[in-house]
Amino acid sequence: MEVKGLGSSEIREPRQQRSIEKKKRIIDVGFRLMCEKGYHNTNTAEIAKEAGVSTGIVYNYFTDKKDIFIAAVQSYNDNLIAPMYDRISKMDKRIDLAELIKELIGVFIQSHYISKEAHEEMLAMSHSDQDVAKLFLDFEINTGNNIVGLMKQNGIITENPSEKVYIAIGLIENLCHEIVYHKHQSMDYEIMTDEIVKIVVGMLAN
Amino acid sequence: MEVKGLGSSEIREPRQQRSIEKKKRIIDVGFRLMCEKGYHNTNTAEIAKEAGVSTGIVYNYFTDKKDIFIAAVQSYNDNLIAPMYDRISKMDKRIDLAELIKELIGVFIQSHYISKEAHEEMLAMSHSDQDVAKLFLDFEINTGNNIVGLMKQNGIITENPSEKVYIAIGLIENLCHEIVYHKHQSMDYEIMTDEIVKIVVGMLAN
Amino acid sequence: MEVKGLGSSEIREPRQQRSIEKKKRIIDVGFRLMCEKGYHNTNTAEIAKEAGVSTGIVYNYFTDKKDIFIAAVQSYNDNLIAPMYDRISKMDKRIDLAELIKELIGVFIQSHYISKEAHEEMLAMSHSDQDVAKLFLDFEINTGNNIVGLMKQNGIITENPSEKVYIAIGLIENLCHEIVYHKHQSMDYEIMTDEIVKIVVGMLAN
Amino acid sequence: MEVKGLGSSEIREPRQQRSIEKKKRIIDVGFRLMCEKGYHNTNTAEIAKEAGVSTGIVYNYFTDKKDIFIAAVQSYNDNLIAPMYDRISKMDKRIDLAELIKELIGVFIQSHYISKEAHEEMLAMSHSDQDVAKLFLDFEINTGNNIVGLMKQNGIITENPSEKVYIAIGLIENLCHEIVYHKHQSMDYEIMTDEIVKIVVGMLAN
DNA sequence: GATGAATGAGTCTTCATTCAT
DNA sequence: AATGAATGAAGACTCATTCAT
Repeated sequence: MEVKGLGSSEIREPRQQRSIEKKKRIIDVGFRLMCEKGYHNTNTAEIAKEAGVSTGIVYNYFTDKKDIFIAAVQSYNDNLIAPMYDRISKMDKRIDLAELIKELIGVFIQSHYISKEAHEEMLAMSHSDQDVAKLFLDFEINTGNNIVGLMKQNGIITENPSEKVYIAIGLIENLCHEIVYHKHQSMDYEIMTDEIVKIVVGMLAN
Repeated sequence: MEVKGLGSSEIREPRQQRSIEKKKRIIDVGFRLMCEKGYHNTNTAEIAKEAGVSTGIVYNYFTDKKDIFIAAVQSYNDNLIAPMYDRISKMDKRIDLAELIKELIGVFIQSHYISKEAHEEMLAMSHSDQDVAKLFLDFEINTGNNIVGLMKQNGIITENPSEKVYIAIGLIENLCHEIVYHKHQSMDYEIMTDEIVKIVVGMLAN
Repeated sequence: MEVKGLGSSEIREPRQQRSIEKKKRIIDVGFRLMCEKGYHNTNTAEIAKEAGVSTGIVYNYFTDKKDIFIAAVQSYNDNLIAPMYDRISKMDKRIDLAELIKELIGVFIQSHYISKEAHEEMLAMSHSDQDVAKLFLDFEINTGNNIVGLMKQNGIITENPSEKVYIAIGLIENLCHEIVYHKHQSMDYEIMTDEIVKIVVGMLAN
Repeated sequence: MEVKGLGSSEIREPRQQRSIEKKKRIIDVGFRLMCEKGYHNTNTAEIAKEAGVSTGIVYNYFTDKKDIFIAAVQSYNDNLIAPMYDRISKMDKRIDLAELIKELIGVFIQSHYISKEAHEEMLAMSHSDQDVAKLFLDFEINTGNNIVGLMKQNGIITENPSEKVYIAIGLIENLCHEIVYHKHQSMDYEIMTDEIVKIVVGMLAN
């Protein structure tokens, strides 16, 4: 409808160290606030203020508020999930499966201290936003495929690996969430962990 | 959390049939819209309009927008989840466990066609709202306890029933969500279902 | 991209007297301010304030700021231009052509005390906005056609009436603007008027 | 109207060739963009970018955005209108008046391919800005005086030359605008041109 | 002179909530 | 009880202008 300048609202990828740090700060603060208070209860002015920048500069680095959220979740993925795979892939391969799963759970828990909330925000946002829905799905598929790949590399052969990995990830995520936030006071996490390890080992044995 | 006013804006519990239906309509429409588009993308004017009432009257029945959401989720629980337990409790007790689980999954799927989105919205909202967080937790605990109770009534005895039921519910919810929304194109749901039935049966056998 | 409610942002056509007056006040104030200071230097808060309404209510009656502008120009057309045709069509038909043109100029001047600025704002806005461009063009074509029609009714027959009317309107508009704003101090308006009457009469004689 | 700062932010008149070209580029780009999209839809970052300079340097040459606009219009006047007078003054004086007017129209059209939009932007801006209003008026008066002067030099003597030239310019401008943008599909430009030539010749004959 | 990152006031628009009728 | 017009605070985003480098 309106004739708008195309040059003005261009998003710059910062090249200089100062700018890169600034962008990173915006992402980190945005991620934290959105996890703490939810996407809709976090406003751009607040993000800017806590990141120590002006409201305007935010829009040099991001097209809009949603873009901060997406960048934050991706950054989370890059900085926490990806290294997680590294650690998994470096685990001693002679270890037995139960130990492997346990270590895996330990690793998941570490990266879950923040992720579950981001995860839940994404789920909620994907109801109303296709970009987030896509991001979320890609993220999930990717995680699954990576795990399946790692399993093959580690000589763990099983029928229907995709389905089983999907089930296992779901199990472990639920467990981690419960352990991290321990909302159900009466639950015994050691029992739950053992049970889940048993399930996963049993499932992968077929 | 909120101190309700005692003055003129007190919330009335409708006594007359017409009013009761009106309140119910608001809840139903609110629930549907919030599931479809998310809490924050649903506005009260829209709810009122689709429910066929004035915007003002909404605030005779509910203190605020959040209250509609909470009522809607509770109503969902009462109208869909609770009957689910009924149906579960009426299932033929001589049936073998695997069949029982399968039926259970079928029942869950039916009520999941709407619930998962409400569930996700609740999760997201619980980040920023303690009332919702409490509601959500109560809801979960309740479901777990009910299932444990039903199991006892059906003579299913197992160690650590709470933990196992929690795990089983998580498994089944994930499965239902996947089947209902089938976002992962490559997954074979029959395989997943069989696998999960096997897991739950195995787990409860101990 | 976002799922937005369709019910919420509906524009209501006010039915009650109070509302109709309110809408009219917004249009009038908006028109005046935009003429005085230009479209871009007039903000919606100011319009609302001067119209004695809240900023929010403006958006019950208008989709956006541009809509106020368009409504204002249309209202101007309805309230000033249209009655002008009335007066023209009621002019004594036995009058000679020169007198007719003179009266016409008089009538034009009366309605030009505001219109020229609106006209110029429209011209400027039509550079960047297609809706305004369309409105403006329709407005012009309409004026021309009406005048041609009135001429026929009054028995004024000439070759190429469209072109001549277009030329005549341009002449008269320029004259009116000059007379109303008399920016060129040295101009003698009586001479200009006589000259233009002579031109139009001469042109229509062929 | 504006009090220019005497401190560090003084506007420099560029002396070096490189700088002069840079300033010229800013003016040219600014003029083009403002004509295309309107003053308010053109931002300084865009002008700078298209001119191949930094946003900061713009403010070494111009006090503010409006200053670019004014410089651009003045430059337009100097570079297009002024040469137009040259060409007019070099036209063969033995030519008859009708031919002269026709050529004049041709020359006007050439410079109108851009100017009309600038003209309209100026008109609109003069509502809110006295500097522009003044510039615009001076520009008009100047054009009129120049034409009157040229007429005298060419031996064209008439009563009330100022008024007639003003009328003639208005006529020709309208015609040019119509021919250049030909928005009224049904108009026959040849007829319009002939009619206007006839009018001007007739008017100047007295 | 030159850069372009940074500022932050300003603007349009939305919407939960209230209140006169 | 019911209406729906009205409120006004809040928020995302823009952009002319400045300034450290």
